[in-house]
Amino acid sequence: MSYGPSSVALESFASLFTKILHYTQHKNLPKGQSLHAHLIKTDISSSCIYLSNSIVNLYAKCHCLFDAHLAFQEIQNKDIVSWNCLINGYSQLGRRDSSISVLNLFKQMRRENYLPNPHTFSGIFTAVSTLEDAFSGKQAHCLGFKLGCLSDVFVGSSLLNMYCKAGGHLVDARKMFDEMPERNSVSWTTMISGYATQRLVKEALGMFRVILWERGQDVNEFVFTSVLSAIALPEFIYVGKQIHGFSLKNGFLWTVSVANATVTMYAKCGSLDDACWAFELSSEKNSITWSAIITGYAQNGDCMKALKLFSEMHLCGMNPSEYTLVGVLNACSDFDALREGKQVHGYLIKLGFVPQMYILTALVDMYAKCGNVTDARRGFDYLKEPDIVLWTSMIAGYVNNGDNENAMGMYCRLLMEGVVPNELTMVSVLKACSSLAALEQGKQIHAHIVKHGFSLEVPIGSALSTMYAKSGSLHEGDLVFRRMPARDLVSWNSMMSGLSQNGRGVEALELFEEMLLDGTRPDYVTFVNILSACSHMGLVKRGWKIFKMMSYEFGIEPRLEHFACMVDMFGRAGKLYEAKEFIESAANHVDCGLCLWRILLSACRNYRNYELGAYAGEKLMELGSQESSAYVLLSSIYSALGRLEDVERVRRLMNLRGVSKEPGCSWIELKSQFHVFVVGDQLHAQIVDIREELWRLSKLMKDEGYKPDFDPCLELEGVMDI
DNA sequence: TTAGGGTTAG
Repeated sequence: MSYGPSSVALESFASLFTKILHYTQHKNLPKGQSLHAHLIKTDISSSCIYLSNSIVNLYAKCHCLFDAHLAFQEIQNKDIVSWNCLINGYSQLGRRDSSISVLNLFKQMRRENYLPNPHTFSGIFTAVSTLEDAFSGKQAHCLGFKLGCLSDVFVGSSLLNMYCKAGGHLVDARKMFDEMPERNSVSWTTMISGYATQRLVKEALGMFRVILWERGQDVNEFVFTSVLSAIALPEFIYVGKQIHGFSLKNGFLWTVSVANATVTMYAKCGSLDDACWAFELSSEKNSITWSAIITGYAQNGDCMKALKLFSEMHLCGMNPSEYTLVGVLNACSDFDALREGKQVHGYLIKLGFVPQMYILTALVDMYAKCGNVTDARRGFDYLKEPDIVLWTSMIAGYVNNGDNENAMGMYCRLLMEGVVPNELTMVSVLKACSSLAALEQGKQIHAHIVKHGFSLEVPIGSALSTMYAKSGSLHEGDLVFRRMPARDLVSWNSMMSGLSQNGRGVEALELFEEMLLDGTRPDYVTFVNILSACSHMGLVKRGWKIFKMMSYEFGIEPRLEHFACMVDMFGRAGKLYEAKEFIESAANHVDCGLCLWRILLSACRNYRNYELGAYAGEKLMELGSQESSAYVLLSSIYSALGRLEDVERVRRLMNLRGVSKEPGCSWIELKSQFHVFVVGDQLHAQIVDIREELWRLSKLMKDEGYKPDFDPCLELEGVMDI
């Protein structure tokens, strides 16, 4: 073998190699560059393929793929190592674009008839894992098999990782793992984290136990971090504590990655005290440690604490990573903290973070959840090819801000652009359909759910049965509900609410009993539903019993909604004085007079109890009601009682307080067009035809014996409309 | 005496 110009001594080569290796290992780019310059000047490297490859490797390890590529192209007599240095340089970046480059380089290499070896395949499988491209993965797998490269433990582990990441291939992956001729700690960790991503906790724990008791030599910090992420669920907190103790005893907790995984595990288990404790005790905090605790508080609903920790982090002189900022943005979203959210947005720009997909998703989410849909949309429009998570955030943003039409429009656009919706997309559009009572569109979404193979598990099943129930299709709603493999509290609640709202109170109550037998613990929403069912069915005794049971048996303090249901229940049953007493006793619990007296006032109108109605109305006046209907009703009641001075007084009060009556309005959607009507409407293009039809229908009703209710109070209310 | 795999934060 030639070592180049004879003037260069053999030991000089040795020293050059040592230097390059050292700079590569320590990612010392400036020193590496000057060495490269020296090599070019003396023309040493062109004669030695080892040196040229090492230069490519140096740039690749320093993440300078552009320079690595240039150095690669300069090599006249490339060998497989030259290709591998470049391919692995790209694959180690772990990005989509770089992984695509890996596959292109691989194709080019094959065209130029270079034979891949195990080093090549580990890079290829890693790139395919990043791309989650099962097709290319299988092709490469076949080639690797043909060339006999799969028995290598590096190739085996990267192939295992590829099948784990592709998802849904865990059984194949496990088979592959069991059949591997050689396994080491990396193969074990890959399998454990494969189970972790699929939330197969028991399987992950099983592997952890084996490695712990049978293969102690393979236990390292990677094993701990992956098993900790696998068990990060509230029901496994005791296992988490054992592993925490074990890692402490064996000295792994002092590794920053294990400490971080421990903080995250406790936070995801919902045990913030333990997370905080692990955070405080961690000897070496990096931005991941801070992100873990900040995100933990944000996800557990203590957004104030999350924001406070962020400023503490700042005071400690620790620079946030983009992940920290995403965690803080999430805290702002749930805390409705638009001002702080905007500050973080500014921070992201200031620190020069490239607006990647997940950062934009967090921003869109924050703006939408803080009610600023316009800015959320600007964030969405920033990227040319938003991923499904970003689409879903935007759609959910519209739904949560009540703009269901735009949500549906976005969903149609998504389908037209060929994007495949995910579970959460379907849940959001189903919510939009529920709010619009758009049964036809809801059925189409149901068809998409079947087409895309989503199961009826929570949350899709729940959203679907709610959509049917709220659109009045209780039979279909019930069918979906019964076919769900498991129901959570929300699914029970929504089905109950559907039944209750559609006049099927008895069935709602039966469902409540069934839910208790099923072992599901009711929440305050459950009680709103069943109290409302009692109210509509006139079941006063039952309602009272349930209202008391709520706090005695379930420890749920009554809220405004529950008090309102009770007053409505008494009111509908004509028990007006009981309602009055109830309101007066409830006044000790919550400040809800405005709402409760208003309900009683309507009930008094319905039962023509004008004296009590006047009493309730005066209470509303005292409380400074801003609802026009309260003033209108009270003045009508005074009219009916002949107390004209009071009529005048109430009207004056209404003017004085600037309360104005909004005209009644209704709308209907026909053939994708909305027809809106307001009181005394003359503007609709077909108003003449509409009036004729109304007249025909009124006549038909009268002919069939319908007698309109001439309540003086109702009549006067009509007079006030003009 | 050049090249490869796995973990934690979203």
